[in-house]
Amino acid sequence: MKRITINDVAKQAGVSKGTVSAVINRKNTVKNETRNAVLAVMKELNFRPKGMARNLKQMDIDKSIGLIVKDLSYPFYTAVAMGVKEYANQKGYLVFITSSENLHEREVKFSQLFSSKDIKGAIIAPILEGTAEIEHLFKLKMINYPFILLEDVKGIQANVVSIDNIKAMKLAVKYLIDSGHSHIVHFAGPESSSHAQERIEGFRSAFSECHLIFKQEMIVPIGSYHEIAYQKTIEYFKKHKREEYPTAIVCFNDQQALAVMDALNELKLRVPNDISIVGNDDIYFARMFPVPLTTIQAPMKELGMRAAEILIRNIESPVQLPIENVVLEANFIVRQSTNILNNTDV
Amino acid sequence: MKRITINDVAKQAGVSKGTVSAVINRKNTVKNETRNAVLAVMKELNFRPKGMARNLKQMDIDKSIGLIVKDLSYPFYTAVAMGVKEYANQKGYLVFITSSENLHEREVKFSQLFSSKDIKGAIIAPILEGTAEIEHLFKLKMINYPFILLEDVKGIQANVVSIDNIKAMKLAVKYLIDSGHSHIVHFAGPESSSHAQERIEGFRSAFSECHLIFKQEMIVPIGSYHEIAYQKTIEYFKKHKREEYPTAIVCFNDQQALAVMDALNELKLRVPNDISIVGNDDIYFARMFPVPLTTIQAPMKELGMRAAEILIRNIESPVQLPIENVVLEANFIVRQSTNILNNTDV
DNA sequence: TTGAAAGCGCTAACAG
DNA sequence: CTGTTAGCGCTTTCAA
Repeated sequence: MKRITINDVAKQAGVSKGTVSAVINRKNTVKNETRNAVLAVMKELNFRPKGMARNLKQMDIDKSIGLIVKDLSYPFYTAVAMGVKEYANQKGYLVFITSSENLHEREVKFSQLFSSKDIKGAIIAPILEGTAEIEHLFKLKMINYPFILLEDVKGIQANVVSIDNIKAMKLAVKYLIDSGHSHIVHFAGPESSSHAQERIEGFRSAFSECHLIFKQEMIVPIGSYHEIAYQKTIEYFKKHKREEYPTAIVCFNDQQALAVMDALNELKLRVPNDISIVGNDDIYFARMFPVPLTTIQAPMKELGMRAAEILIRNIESPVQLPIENVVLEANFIVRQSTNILNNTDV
Repeated sequence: MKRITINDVAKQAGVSKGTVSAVINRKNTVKNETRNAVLAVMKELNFRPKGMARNLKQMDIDKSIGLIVKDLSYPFYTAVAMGVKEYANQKGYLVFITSSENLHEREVKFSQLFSSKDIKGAIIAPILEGTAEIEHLFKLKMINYPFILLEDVKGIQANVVSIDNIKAMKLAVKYLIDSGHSHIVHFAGPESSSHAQERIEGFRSAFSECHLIFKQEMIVPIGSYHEIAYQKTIEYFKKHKREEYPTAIVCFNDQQALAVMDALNELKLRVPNDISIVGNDDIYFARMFPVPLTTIQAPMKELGMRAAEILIRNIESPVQLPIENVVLEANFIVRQSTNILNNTDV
């Protein structure tokens, strides 16, 4: 079944397509009678003029950018999106937000759609599953499509704005050690996430700089989805004897931390009295958790703003700009989910 | 400064535009040498092929819909977006999410962009400021662009999927009255929001069905932004004498409720002992507020799904479909922010 | 392996 | 007021 075009309407209405066009564009050069006749045919045929064809003529009218996050329901990305929007809007750009749902295939589709719809550039939180498939990024590069990554992707030279997760984790672990904790574990995020990898690395490297020694079993992968993280936390504690319990858990992110705290509550373990919890990101609601969460504050909004800033600069530049790689630093926020075990070092 | 086109590249590279096109589309019919030469020129000229022109030829390849919410940082809309996405993805549609930031002008721009970028249809949470400007909606109708509204807009016949806010408010007020509250006020939302209007109407009409009488001063407009709502709550209580304090406040939404609770805390008024609080929406974090919030649960996800369902049905229908108007109902969720003052009626 | 030419569906002059 | 015509910037045959 072929698409209805302006020609079909013109023919059916017994006018030329120029006239139909005039009606569509609300020119006041059309006799009322004619207009109504055309309108009637348009409706009858359910004619939907093709936007691409309408805009082929006029030079770029719109200023817009796109954002691809991994999971819109996670407040971290909402905050990043706010930053992107704030900067972009101020520069007169509209932003389209999309979510890949952690599906690489969807990221690919969106990146294609962005360019095919003449959205001027993209900010992408890339999925890195297995051997990073980055062909779509190369395609973008080939057509000089401006884009910024929110995580470093190996194998491609591109603009990256990210957060120094390694350093941030070190900060957290150091704080716990200084507070007298000696049995600390890390509940890690999904393996496919480079954030997760960096946090593991940061956790591990914190040990190389102190008297405690790192063991592989300190890394417990439980993901970040509430249900799963909750279950795995329960399992973890059921599997261990009381005396093996850690005194502190550093979580992959705040969302996971909430699931962990829910599980601990179920297990009748008190936070922070029995176990201290540290989150990651400092989402808006972290301070309102049942026990306000000690966490690592990621500059989410700034992340978005910087990405938008670089992107727009690239979009507006007639020549290729050098690649930029900015790394933002996180802060450590102490609230009530962590306990100080001794006062000797603090 | 004019746009670089494929012709510029062809000329500069000394080939025909057909060849350049083959390079762009990664055909393997191009000699390596030629390809590299073209690629070099593309990069040198910073050539960005126009997506609209590329797609003019091929019939609609993509299936996509757009969503315009008012404020993406408000979890209500995030939840709606999740519903839209879930349904749309399952049907093979990608969704573009945008936020008007409560600016009518931005809603207009997005609606235009959607159609001009051949995004197949839109779900719109309309801004209704002053005399509803709905010309943009008429434009959409004229070109038979499928769209669904998330609030009823007077003056236009369109598909609407909404929540029965009036009924929901009645539920809440009735519950409070039955719990022995007799001095109840409503902290209202922004006047421009039809949600706000409906909630006021629901609040008022609850009184017509009981022994208490409604007074205009029971409606206190404080908006929904945290800072402002917080301030206005403080002001409200400073302006009144202790014995004039309400025993219960029904809030415009959960976000506002949180601000109100923060303010009450600052004022050393305890929830629910001194004052009961009822929210609206039941956002994900409502159960994790310092005092878990009693609230009216809006079927946010379902709202999104139903809207997406109707939209896609309209998109895919070759003929005009009759207009639909679906109204979803809310549930009342009792948590710990409300107090029962007597037990006579409950 | 490349170039030439014919559109894609619409808009925008310009005649009439 | 309406029809005709020439593109918009690309892709896609089809010859060469």
